[in-house]
Amino acid sequence: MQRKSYGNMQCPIARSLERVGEWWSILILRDAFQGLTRFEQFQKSLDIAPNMLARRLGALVKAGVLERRRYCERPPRYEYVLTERGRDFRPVLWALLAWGNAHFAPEGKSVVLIDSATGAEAEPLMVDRHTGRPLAAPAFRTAPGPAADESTRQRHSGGAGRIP
Amino acid sequence: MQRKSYGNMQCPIARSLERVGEWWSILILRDAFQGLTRFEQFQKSLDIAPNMLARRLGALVKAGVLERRRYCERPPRYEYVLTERGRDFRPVLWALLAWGNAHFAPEGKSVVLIDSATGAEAEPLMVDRHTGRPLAAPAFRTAPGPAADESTRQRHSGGAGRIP
DNA sequence: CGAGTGACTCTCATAATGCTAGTTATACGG
DNA sequence: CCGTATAACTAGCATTATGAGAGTCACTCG
Repeated sequence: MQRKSYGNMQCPIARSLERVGEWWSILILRDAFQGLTRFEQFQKSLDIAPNMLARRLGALVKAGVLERRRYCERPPRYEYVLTERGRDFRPVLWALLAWGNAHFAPEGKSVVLIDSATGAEAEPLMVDRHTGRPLAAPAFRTAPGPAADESTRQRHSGGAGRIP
Repeated sequence: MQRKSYGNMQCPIARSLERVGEWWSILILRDAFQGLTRFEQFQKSLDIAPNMLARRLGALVKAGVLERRRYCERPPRYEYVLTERGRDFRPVLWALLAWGNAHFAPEGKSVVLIDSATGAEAEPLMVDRHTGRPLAAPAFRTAPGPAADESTRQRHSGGAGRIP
């Protein structure tokens, strides 16, 4: 049977999920952003079986999101650090954090974003880098880009209904 | 064995992933934002087996992200529409889109965000809603919130290293 | 030499994924 | 009235991924 791959889709969301869409991957990245680097640290933090952790770390390394580095020659010890590609993933984590806080924290927020300088709570908001305007529908929407093929163009050719 | 659940974790990212972290779920939401509502539309768009689609739609409905509505009495026909909780998921999709475009589109972008008014391409950026400052490390970081318990507090008590 | 540490691999059970075919409820054309 | 079409699914079964737990390897330290 084999799990179907999104990899050959043109959609950038599908391409992203191909790399981080499996169970555990995103939580591993979350912990990497918290500063964890070693196998044992991830294992303790996530309470994950070591074989699963090894598979996921391997996949994230292959995807270029993490880098495996030897930090000790003898005995051989390795650490996993975010690459630039991995560090660019942060907005996704913050969007997930905001969504979780807004909808799945009935007892109140257990993790928040804060301004390191003032300690004030920050509220993530997506804006257009150029105009600074909040990215809300229907003022902003997706459209085929320069590399879009016919099928991608058709997805965006409307007719599907109102975009909420 | 059973797939381990993130549901009992306090972390809002884990809570979010508990709802949308499975294979296909996020792509279904992506299509819902594109305006698709009917079972058959999702099936064609995603090329997914009908039983898998039924399971995922059911899970998303149970999570309160989609709503199942009868849009035709006779014959009985249903549609799936985003709830407010579902519409709030949009920033996550846009963050994934931006990440995919930046890192996994070697032949160029096939999908972009545009300003509906001007047609200009938009570039998503996360800022603090209050101060308008870009949410970048290390100026912003996560911290335990009011509902944090001891284990959550320990995660954030530093000592794990520098946050990249 | 024996215990300890860190980073894994191996084996095996079970659950999730996925293909294909079939079902239900109804409309429509002849 | 009968056959075909459409939409939205379910059922049965193969294959794969996930996960628990134990074991391995390469050392260091006392």
